[in-house]
Amino acid sequence: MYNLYSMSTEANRLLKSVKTLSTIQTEVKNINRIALSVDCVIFGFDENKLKVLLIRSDLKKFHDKWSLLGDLVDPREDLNAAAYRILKERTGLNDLYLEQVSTFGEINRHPAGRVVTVAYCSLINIQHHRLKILDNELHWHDVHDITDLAFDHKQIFETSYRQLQRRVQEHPLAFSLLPKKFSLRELQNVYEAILDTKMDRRNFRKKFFSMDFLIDVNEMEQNVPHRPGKLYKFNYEKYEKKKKKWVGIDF
Amino acid sequence: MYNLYSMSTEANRLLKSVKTLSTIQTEVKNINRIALSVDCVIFGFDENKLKVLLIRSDLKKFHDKWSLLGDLVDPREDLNAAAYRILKERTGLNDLYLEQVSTFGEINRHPAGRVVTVAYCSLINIQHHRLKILDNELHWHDVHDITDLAFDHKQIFETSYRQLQRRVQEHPLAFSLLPKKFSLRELQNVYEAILDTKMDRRNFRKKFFSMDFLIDVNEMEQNVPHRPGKLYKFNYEKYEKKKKKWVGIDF
DNA sequence: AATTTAATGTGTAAAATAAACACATTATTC
DNA sequence: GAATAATGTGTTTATTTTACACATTAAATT
Repeated sequence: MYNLYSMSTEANRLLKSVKTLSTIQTEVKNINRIALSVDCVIFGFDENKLKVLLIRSDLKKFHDKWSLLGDLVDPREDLNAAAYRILKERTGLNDLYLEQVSTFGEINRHPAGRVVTVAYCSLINIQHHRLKILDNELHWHDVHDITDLAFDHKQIFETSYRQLQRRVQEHPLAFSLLPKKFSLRELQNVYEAILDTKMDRRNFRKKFFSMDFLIDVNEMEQNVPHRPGKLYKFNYEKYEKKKKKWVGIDF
Repeated sequence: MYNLYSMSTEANRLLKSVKTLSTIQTEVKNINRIALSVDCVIFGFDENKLKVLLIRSDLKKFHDKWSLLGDLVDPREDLNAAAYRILKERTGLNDLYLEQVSTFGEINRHPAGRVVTVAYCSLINIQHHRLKILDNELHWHDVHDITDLAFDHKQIFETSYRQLQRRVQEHPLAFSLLPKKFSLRELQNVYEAILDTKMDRRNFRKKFFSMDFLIDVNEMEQNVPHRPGKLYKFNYEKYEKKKKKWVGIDF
């Protein structure tokens, strides 16, 4: 296949001409198959910090390193379905939304052979979800403390984190981390944790009120050790209608 | 594998415990392999129109439909390398930059069996590149005239087109479509074609001059059938230094 | 050669958005 | 009851975006 480079254009063209379905089926079945995996980058928000869920590598060789939640895709399942299955098998989590990030396919990225992996990511409130698989193999790591992960998982993590920071500015992801009724301080904490920055409280309020997606529920925070703030809920219906109008939170 | 769902958490955990490298090697080699392909979405700019390069499907069953430039990935090559190889084999193009878009892995997306495909895209000036494989199997289609493509290629095309429109607003892709020295009208034509919109000439100029990446070369257009415009070149060095300062072209 | 044509080149005003910044208010804690 | 530490509010300035009109230049036409 590689030698086609040196063949004449004409010969090349002929070789590339119409194939029957069965020709391709043969190629697909016998020749060019590759192991495909999914790696899930699950971001968690807890105590105003952004964390990422890692598992001790299940590969003996890397057992002292942390890795993303991954496994091989079964040829009989959709790629997206595989991501949800793998996440559930590894963590018990089954009620979250996974989004594809990117695919990593360097030839030597995995020691067990050729494995191309598709990264997926998600963002949850750690307190709202239970890890049904509880052991010390799973751990939430602060996103600032990610040093060396197994395989190329550091690179996958970084790509995913950048994508998360971008997406949180373009979509109302933040509200899924909060209770239905939340204070503006809580909302700001979410943005500050994910974007890893501090924002001006007054301008933050102004921005969100001007978007006009917050509903004042006429309630106050309870049991907070300071003056309680007003509670709001996010108007999903209004957002759905005006979706196009969402502007990035460019703090 | 699917039945693990119903197994006890404990049993599940044990099954998922540390594996030796050879265990995984067996899985990788024998069980779960899938055909992986690359599909290239090559956008071309010509006569102030945005086009996309399609090839008549090489699958007999779809021979009356157009398709993206794709082929199977060889297990012995990097995924990115496969994209460049496939593009070259199909078109002769070898001097362009490919960027990964997304991966499509629905189980029945390909009639020949399970094929997961990774989409790549690029953007070139059609006049600056020669298709070395010249036959009527390859054709530049106006991006507005894409109706039904083979397989799920319409979906792949649309995802790629959206990504292109986003990227052209965040990176100086446009200049690779122009000669080294270009007029502001030519630059505006590029943005209007890719973003499929009309812009105000005066505000467009203001925006680009304020970015301060254009160098006045003190020359004028030649052989244009109207008042010639001044020529500029893009200051790549300055851009590289101030990369962070590039602001989206939010017309 | 004069006129017409179809572009380029320039500037200003208004509107919208973002950034910086200070003080009164409220509930808790001591 | 005083101190504390948060919330709630508004103004000013700067920046960015949008809308919009007229003079200028060279080619094309007469």
